[in-house]
Amino acid sequence: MPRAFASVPTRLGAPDRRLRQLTSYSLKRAYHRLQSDAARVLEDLGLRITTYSALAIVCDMPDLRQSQLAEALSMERSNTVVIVDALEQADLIERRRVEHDRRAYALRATAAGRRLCDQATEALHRHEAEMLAPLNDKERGDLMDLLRKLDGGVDGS
Amino acid sequence: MPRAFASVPTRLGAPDRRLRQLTSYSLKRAYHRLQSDAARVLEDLGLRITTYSALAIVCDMPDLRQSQLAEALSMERSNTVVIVDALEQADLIERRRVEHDRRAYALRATAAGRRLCDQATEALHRHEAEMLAPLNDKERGDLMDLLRKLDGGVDGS
DNA sequence: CGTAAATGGTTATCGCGCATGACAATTATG
DNA sequence: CATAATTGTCATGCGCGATAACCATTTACG
Repeated sequence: MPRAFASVPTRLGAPDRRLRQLTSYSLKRAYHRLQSDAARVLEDLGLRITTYSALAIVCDMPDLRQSQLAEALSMERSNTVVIVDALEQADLIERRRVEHDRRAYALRATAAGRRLCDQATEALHRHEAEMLAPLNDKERGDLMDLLRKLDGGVDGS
Repeated sequence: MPRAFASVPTRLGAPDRRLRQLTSYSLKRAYHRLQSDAARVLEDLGLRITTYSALAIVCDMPDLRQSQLAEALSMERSNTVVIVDALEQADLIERRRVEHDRRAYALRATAAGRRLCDQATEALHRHEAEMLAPLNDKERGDLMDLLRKLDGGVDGS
Protein backbone atom coordinates (compact mmCIF):
# COMPACT_ATOMS: atom_id res chain seq x y z
CA MET A 1 0.00 0.00 0.00
CA PRO A 2 1.38 3.39 -1.00
CA ARG A 3 1.81 5.98 1.66
CA ALA A 4 0.30 9.40 1.22
CA PHE A 5 2.41 12.39 0.35
CA ALA A 6 2.38 15.36 2.63
CA SER A 7 0.94 17.67 -0.01
CA VAL A 8 -0.71 15.28 -2.44
CA PRO A 9 -2.98 12.77 -0.76
CA THR A 10 -3.13 9.39 -2.47
CA ARG A 11 -6.81 8.92 -1.83
CA LEU A 12 -8.25 12.07 -3.21
CA GLY A 13 -11.81 12.82 -2.36
CA ALA A 14 -14.08 11.80 -5.20
CA PRO A 15 -12.47 13.22 -8.33
CA ASP A 16 -15.62 12.34 -10.19
CA ARG A 17 -18.16 14.49 -8.43
CA ARG A 18 -19.49 15.72 -11.72
CA LEU A 19 -19.76 12.29 -13.28
CA ARG A 20 -21.57 10.98 -10.24
CA GLN A 21 -24.42 13.29 -11.12
CA LEU A 22 -25.02 11.24 -14.24
CA THR A 23 -27.05 8.10 -13.92
CA SER A 24 -25.26 6.71 -16.97
CA TYR A 25 -21.97 6.91 -15.15
CA SER A 26 -23.07 5.02 -12.08
CA LEU A 27 -24.89 2.62 -14.32
CA LYS A 28 -21.73 1.97 -16.26
CA ARG A 29 -19.70 1.37 -13.13
CA ALA A 30 -22.23 -1.00 -11.67
CA TYR A 31 -22.52 -2.74 -15.00
CA HIS A 32 -18.81 -3.36 -15.22
CA ARG A 33 -18.62 -4.80 -11.76
CA LEU A 34 -21.48 -7.21 -12.24
CA GLN A 35 -20.52 -8.03 -15.77
CA SER A 36 -16.92 -8.98 -15.12
CA ASP A 37 -18.01 -11.07 -12.18
CA ALA A 38 -20.59 -12.84 -14.31
CA ALA A 39 -17.97 -13.42 -16.99
CA ARG A 40 -15.69 -15.09 -14.49
CA VAL A 41 -18.48 -17.32 -13.27
CA LEU A 42 -19.43 -18.39 -16.77
CA GLU A 43 -15.85 -18.93 -17.82
CA ASP A 44 -15.61 -21.93 -15.54
CA LEU A 45 -18.54 -23.43 -17.40
CA GLY A 46 -17.08 -22.73 -20.82
CA LEU A 47 -19.59 -19.98 -21.52
CA ARG A 48 -19.40 -16.30 -22.18
CA ILE A 49 -22.07 -13.75 -21.41
CA THR A 50 -23.49 -13.56 -24.90
CA THR A 51 -23.24 -17.28 -25.29
CA TYR A 52 -25.08 -17.91 -22.05
CA SER A 53 -27.75 -15.35 -22.82
CA ALA A 54 -28.44 -16.93 -26.17
CA LEU A 55 -28.53 -20.39 -24.65
CA ALA A 56 -30.96 -19.30 -21.99
CA ILE A 57 -33.29 -17.81 -24.54
CA VAL A 58 -33.16 -20.85 -26.77
CA CYS A 59 -33.85 -23.09 -23.78
CA ASP A 60 -36.89 -21.09 -22.82
CA MET A 61 -38.18 -20.69 -26.35
CA PRO A 62 -37.47 -23.73 -28.48
CA ASP A 63 -37.55 -23.55 -32.28
CA LEU A 64 -36.63 -19.91 -32.18
CA ARG A 65 -34.95 -18.55 -35.31
CA GLN A 66 -31.73 -16.69 -35.33
CA SER A 67 -33.35 -13.40 -36.25
CA GLN A 68 -35.72 -13.74 -33.37
CA LEU A 69 -32.83 -14.54 -31.13
CA ALA A 70 -31.13 -11.39 -32.31
CA GLU A 71 -34.24 -9.40 -31.59
CA ALA A 72 -34.57 -10.91 -28.14
CA LEU A 73 -30.97 -9.99 -27.40
CA SER A 74 -31.40 -6.55 -28.97
CA MET A 75 -28.49 -7.10 -31.31
CA GLU A 76 -27.95 -7.39 -35.05
CA ARG A 77 -28.64 -10.79 -36.49
CA SER A 78 -25.18 -11.02 -37.99
CA ASN A 79 -23.75 -11.27 -34.51
CA THR A 80 -25.88 -14.22 -33.58
CA VAL A 81 -24.13 -16.37 -36.16
CA VAL A 82 -20.90 -16.81 -34.29
CA ILE A 83 -22.74 -17.17 -31.00
CA VAL A 84 -24.94 -19.93 -32.36
CA ASP A 85 -21.88 -21.48 -33.99
CA ALA A 86 -20.16 -21.72 -30.65
CA LEU A 87 -23.20 -23.19 -28.93
CA GLU A 88 -23.70 -25.68 -31.72
CA GLN A 89 -20.08 -26.79 -31.74
CA ALA A 90 -20.31 -27.34 -28.01
CA ASP A 91 -23.38 -29.50 -28.61
CA LEU A 92 -25.50 -27.24 -26.49
CA ILE A 93 -28.01 -26.36 -29.18
CA GLU A 94 -28.97 -27.61 -32.62
CA ARG A 95 -29.78 -25.85 -35.84
CA ARG A 96 -32.79 -27.62 -37.30
CA ARG A 97 -34.10 -26.79 -40.71
CA VAL A 98 -37.61 -25.50 -40.57
CA GLU A 99 -40.43 -26.75 -42.80
CA HIS A 100 -41.83 -24.50 -45.49
CA ASP A 101 -38.93 -22.07 -45.19
CA ARG A 102 -35.56 -23.30 -46.24
CA ARG A 103 -33.86 -20.08 -45.29
CA ALA A 104 -34.45 -20.28 -41.58
CA TYR A 105 -33.18 -22.46 -38.80
CA ALA A 106 -35.11 -23.52 -35.74
CA LEU A 107 -32.83 -23.40 -32.75
CA ARG A 108 -33.31 -25.97 -30.06
CA ALA A 109 -31.26 -26.72 -26.98
CA THR A 110 -29.89 -30.20 -26.43
CA ALA A 111 -30.27 -32.02 -23.14
CA ALA A 112 -26.70 -31.07 -22.30
CA GLY A 113 -27.49 -27.49 -23.21
CA ARG A 114 -30.44 -27.35 -20.88
CA ARG A 115 -28.43 -28.91 -18.11
CA LEU A 116 -25.54 -26.51 -18.49
CA CYS A 117 -27.90 -23.59 -18.73
CA ASP A 118 -29.55 -24.51 -15.46
CA GLN A 119 -26.16 -24.87 -13.86
CA ALA A 120 -24.99 -21.52 -15.15
CA THR A 121 -28.19 -19.80 -14.15
CA GLU A 122 -27.89 -21.06 -10.63
CA ALA A 123 -24.23 -20.09 -10.38
CA LEU A 124 -25.04 -16.63 -11.66
CA HIS A 125 -27.80 -16.14 -9.13
CA ARG A 126 -25.49 -17.23 -6.37
CA HIS A 127 -22.74 -14.86 -7.35
CA GLU A 128 -25.14 -12.08 -8.06
CA ALA A 129 -26.39 -12.34 -4.52
CA GLU A 130 -22.88 -11.58 -3.34
CA MET A 131 -22.49 -8.65 -5.66
CA LEU A 132 -25.79 -7.27 -4.44
CA ALA A 133 -24.75 -7.67 -0.83
CA PRO A 134 -24.78 -3.92 -0.14
CA LEU A 135 -28.49 -3.93 -0.93
CA ASN A 136 -31.25 -5.33 1.21
CA ASP A 137 -34.12 -7.32 -0.22
CA LYS A 138 -36.40 -4.41 -0.87
CA GLU A 139 -33.62 -2.47 -2.53
CA ARG A 140 -32.81 -5.38 -4.80
CA GLY A 141 -36.39 -5.61 -5.87
CA ASP A 142 -36.57 -1.89 -6.45
CA LEU A 143 -33.42 -1.96 -8.52
CA MET A 144 -34.82 -4.73 -10.68
CA ASP A 145 -38.06 -2.85 -11.23
CA LEU A 146 -36.31 0.37 -12.11
CA LEU A 147 -33.91 -1.28 -14.53
CA ARG A 148 -36.73 -3.10 -16.23
CA LYS A 149 -38.70 0.08 -16.55
CA LEU A 150 -35.74 1.65 -18.29
CA ASP A 151 -35.63 -1.20 -20.72
CA GLY A 152 -38.72 -0.54 -22.76
CA GLY A 153 -40.98 -0.68 -19.77
CA VAL A 154 -42.87 -3.61 -21.20
CA ASP A 155 -44.49 -5.47 -18.39
CA GLY A 156 -46.80 -8.34 -19.25
CA SER A 157 -50.12 -6.63 -18.61
CA MET B 1 -41.51 -2.89 -39.89
CA PRO B 2 -42.14 -6.62 -40.28
CA ARG B 3 -45.66 -7.93 -40.18
CA ALA B 4 -46.55 -10.85 -38.01
CA PHE B 5 -46.96 -14.35 -39.37
CA ALA B 6 -50.20 -16.17 -38.86
CA SER B 7 -48.69 -19.08 -36.99
CA VAL B 8 -45.42 -17.60 -35.72
CA PRO B 9 -45.96 -14.25 -34.11
CA THR B 10 -43.14 -11.78 -34.64
CA ARG B 11 -43.45 -10.41 -31.16
CA LEU B 12 -43.12 -13.51 -29.11
CA GLY B 13 -43.89 -13.17 -25.46
CA ALA B 14 -40.66 -12.52 -23.58
CA PRO B 15 -38.26 -15.23 -24.72
CA ASP B 16 -35.96 -14.09 -21.95
CA ARG B 17 -38.05 -14.84 -18.91
CA ARG B 18 -35.13 -16.57 -17.29
CA LEU B 19 -32.66 -13.83 -18.00
CA ARG B 20 -35.03 -11.23 -16.65
CA GLN B 21 -34.60 -12.82 -13.26
CA LEU B 22 -30.99 -11.69 -13.26
CA THR B 23 -30.24 -8.16 -12.22
CA SER B 24 -27.10 -8.27 -14.34
CA TYR B 25 -29.19 -8.83 -17.41
CA SER B 26 -31.50 -5.90 -16.91
CA LEU B 27 -28.52 -3.85 -15.87
CA LYS B 28 -26.76 -4.70 -19.08
CA ARG B 29 -29.76 -3.79 -21.20
CA ALA B 30 -30.28 -0.50 -19.45
CA TYR B 31 -26.57 0.18 -19.72
CA HIS B 32 -26.53 -0.33 -23.44
CA ARG B 33 -29.47 1.94 -24.03
CA LEU B 34 -28.08 4.80 -22.01
CA GLN B 35 -24.55 4.25 -23.17
CA SER B 36 -25.25 4.29 -26.88
CA ASP B 37 -27.37 7.36 -26.44
CA ALA B 38 -24.62 9.09 -24.53
CA ALA B 39 -22.12 8.10 -27.20
CA ARG B 40 -24.25 9.72 -29.88
CA VAL B 41 -24.54 12.89 -27.86
CA LEU B 42 -20.82 13.11 -27.27
CA GLU B 43 -19.96 12.28 -30.85
CA ASP B 44 -21.32 15.62 -31.97
CA LEU B 45 -18.87 17.26 -29.60
CA GLY B 46 -15.91 15.22 -30.79
CA LEU B 47 -15.81 13.22 -27.59
CA ARG B 48 -16.20 9.61 -26.68
CA ILE B 49 -17.44 8.27 -23.38
CA THR B 50 -14.03 7.48 -21.95
CA THR B 51 -12.64 10.69 -23.29
CA TYR B 52 -15.41 12.72 -21.73
CA SER B 53 -15.15 10.93 -18.41
CA ALA B 54 -11.46 11.60 -18.21
CA LEU B 55 -11.94 15.22 -19.16
CA ALA B 56 -14.59 15.69 -16.51
CA ILE B 57 -12.35 14.25 -13.84
CA VAL B 58 -9.39 16.36 -14.86
CA CYS B 59 -11.57 19.46 -14.87
CA ASP B 60 -12.82 18.78 -11.37
CA MET B 61 -9.43 17.77 -10.01
CA PRO B 62 -6.61 19.76 -11.59
CA ASP B 63 -3.04 18.52 -11.45
CA LEU B 64 -4.19 14.96 -11.25
CA ARG B 65 -1.71 12.36 -12.42
CA GLN B 66 -2.46 9.72 -14.95
CA SER B 67 -2.33 6.92 -12.43
CA GLN B 68 -4.83 8.72 -10.28
CA LEU B 69 -6.99 9.25 -13.30
CA ALA B 70 -6.84 5.55 -13.98
CA GLU B 71 -7.84 4.81 -10.43
CA ALA B 72 -10.70 7.26 -10.59
CA LEU B 73 -11.95 5.62 -13.76
CA SER B 74 -11.35 2.15 -12.35
CA MET B 75 -9.17 1.14 -15.25
CA GLU B 76 -5.55 0.19 -15.83
CA ARG B 77 -3.20 3.08 -16.15
CA SER B 78 -1.98 1.90 -19.53
CA ASN B 79 -5.39 2.67 -20.97
CA THR B 80 -5.32 6.24 -19.83
CA VAL B 81 -2.38 6.99 -22.10
CA VAL B 82 -4.30 7.00 -25.33
CA ILE B 83 -7.20 8.81 -23.71
CA VAL B 84 -4.97 11.57 -22.42
CA ASP B 85 -3.24 11.65 -25.78
CA ALA B 86 -6.52 12.33 -27.52
CA LEU B 87 -7.49 15.03 -25.07
CA GLU B 88 -4.11 16.67 -25.33
CA GLN B 89 -4.09 16.64 -29.11
CA ALA B 90 -7.49 18.26 -29.07
CA ASP B 91 -6.07 20.95 -26.78
CA LEU B 92 -8.55 20.10 -24.08
CA ILE B 93 -6.01 19.25 -21.43
CA GLU B 94 -2.27 19.68 -20.86
CA ARG B 95 0.39 17.37 -19.54
CA ARG B 96 2.49 19.47 -17.20
CA ARG B 97 5.65 18.13 -15.68
CA VAL B 98 5.45 18.04 -11.94
CA GLU B 99 8.16 19.39 -9.63
CA HIS B 100 10.22 16.98 -7.57
CA ASP B 101 9.07 14.00 -9.62
CA ARG B 102 10.13 13.85 -13.18
CA ARG B 103 8.23 10.68 -13.84
CA ALA B 104 4.78 12.05 -13.37
CA TYR B 105 2.59 14.44 -15.27
CA ALA B 106 0.09 16.82 -13.76
CA LEU B 107 -2.99 16.90 -15.91
CA ARG B 108 -4.82 20.14 -16.24
CA ALA B 109 -7.75 21.12 -18.43
CA THR B 110 -7.42 24.07 -20.76
CA ALA B 111 -10.04 26.80 -20.95
CA ALA B 112 -11.40 25.15 -24.08
CA GLY B 113 -11.45 21.85 -22.26
CA ARG B 114 -13.47 23.21 -19.40
CA ARG B 115 -15.86 24.88 -21.79
CA LEU B 116 -16.39 21.73 -23.83
CA CYS B 117 -16.78 19.67 -20.69
CA ASP B 118 -19.51 21.93 -19.41
CA GLN B 119 -21.23 21.77 -22.75
CA ALA B 120 -21.02 18.00 -22.86
CA THR B 121 -22.18 17.61 -19.29
CA GLU B 122 -25.23 19.70 -19.96
CA ALA B 123 -26.04 17.86 -23.17
CA LEU B 124 -25.71 14.56 -21.38
CA HIS B 125 -28.02 15.61 -18.59
CA ARG B 126 -30.54 16.79 -21.12
CA HIS B 127 -30.51 13.54 -23.06
CA GLU B 128 -30.39 11.46 -19.95
CA ALA B 129 -33.59 13.08 -18.81
CA GLU B 130 -35.26 11.75 -21.94
CA MET B 131 -33.88 8.29 -21.44
CA LEU B 132 -35.14 8.31 -17.88
CA ALA B 133 -38.57 9.43 -18.99
CA PRO B 134 -40.28 6.23 -17.84
CA LEU B 135 -39.18 7.04 -14.30
CA ASN B 136 -40.59 9.72 -12.06
CA ASP B 137 -38.40 11.93 -9.92
CA LYS B 138 -38.39 9.71 -6.89
CA GLU B 139 -37.59 6.67 -8.97
CA ARG B 140 -34.67 8.46 -10.62
CA GLY B 141 -33.27 9.34 -7.26
CA ASP B 142 -33.73 5.82 -6.00
CA LEU B 143 -32.02 4.39 -9.04
CA MET B 144 -29.05 6.68 -8.53
CA ASP B 145 -28.76 5.70 -4.89
CA LEU B 146 -28.99 2.02 -5.62
CA LEU B 147 -26.42 2.14 -8.39
CA ARG B 148 -24.04 4.09 -6.25
CA LYS B 149 -24.44 1.63 -3.45
CA LEU B 150 -23.48 -1.14 -5.81
CA ASP B 151 -20.38 0.74 -6.75
CA GLY B 152 -18.32 0.40 -3.63
CA GLY B 153 -20.92 2.06 -1.51
CA VAL B 154 -18.57 4.86 -0.60
CA ASP B 155 -20.60 7.87 0.30
CA GLY B 156 -18.69 10.90 1.41
CA SER B 157 -19.80 10.92 5.04
C1' DC C 1 26.17 4.92 -0.44
C1' DG C 2 24.67 1.79 -3.69
C1' DT C 3 21.71 -1.60 -5.08
C1' DA C 4 17.08 -3.37 -5.17
C1' DA C 5 12.33 -2.39 -5.15
C1' DA C 6 8.55 0.49 -6.10
C1' DT C 7 6.27 3.96 -8.98
C1' DG C 8 4.76 6.69 -13.26
C1' DG C 9 4.25 6.49 -17.94
C1' DT C 10 4.46 4.05 -22.42
C1' DT C 11 3.87 0.53 -26.03
C1' DA C 12 2.12 -3.60 -28.13
C1' DT C 13 -1.22 -6.91 -28.26
C1' DC C 14 -5.32 -9.27 -27.26
C1' DG C 15 -10.33 -10.26 -26.17
C1' DC C 16 -15.20 -9.22 -25.93
C1' DG C 17 -19.34 -7.06 -27.47
C1' DC C 18 -21.59 -4.98 -30.98
C1' DA C 19 -22.42 -2.28 -35.52
C1' DT C 20 -22.31 -1.85 -40.65
C1' DG C 21 -22.40 -3.34 -45.22
C1' DA C 22 -22.53 -6.56 -48.72
C1' DC C 23 -23.93 -11.16 -50.32
C1' DA C 24 -26.56 -15.62 -51.85
C1' DA C 25 -30.52 -18.24 -51.17
C1' DT C 26 -35.22 -18.26 -50.48
C1' DT C 27 -39.87 -16.49 -49.97
C1' DA C 28 -43.47 -12.98 -50.42
C1' DT C 29 -45.88 -9.54 -53.22
C1' DG C 30 -47.67 -6.43 -56.77
C1' DC D 1 -43.08 -13.12 -63.48
C1' DA D 2 -40.27 -9.51 -61.77
C1' DT D 3 -39.22 -7.10 -57.82
C1' DA D 4 -39.00 -6.61 -53.00
C1' DA D 5 -38.36 -8.44 -48.53
C1' DT D 6 -36.43 -11.87 -45.31
C1' DT D 7 -32.85 -15.37 -43.42
C1' DG D 8 -28.55 -16.54 -42.52
C1' DT D 9 -23.67 -15.51 -43.49
C1' DC D 10 -19.09 -13.19 -43.94
C1' DA D 11 -15.73 -9.52 -43.57
C1' DT D 12 -14.50 -5.66 -41.28
C1' DG D 13 -14.23 -1.99 -38.05
C1' DC D 14 -14.89 0.53 -33.61
C1' DG D 15 -15.01 1.24 -28.52
C1' DC D 16 -13.63 -0.26 -24.23
C1' DG D 17 -10.84 -2.63 -21.36
C1' DA D 18 -7.11 -6.14 -19.78
C1' DT D 19 -2.31 -8.03 -19.70
C1' DA D 20 2.47 -8.03 -20.17
C1' DA D 21 6.79 -6.22 -20.97
C1' DC D 22 9.61 -2.06 -20.96
C1' DC D 23 12.13 2.49 -19.61
C1' DA D 24 12.99 6.31 -16.56
C1' DT D 25 12.85 7.88 -12.19
C1' DT D 26 12.25 7.79 -7.36
C1' DT D 27 12.24 5.58 -2.89
C1' DA D 28 13.59 2.12 0.41
C1' DC D 29 17.00 -0.46 2.61
C1' DG D 30 20.98 -3.41 3.71
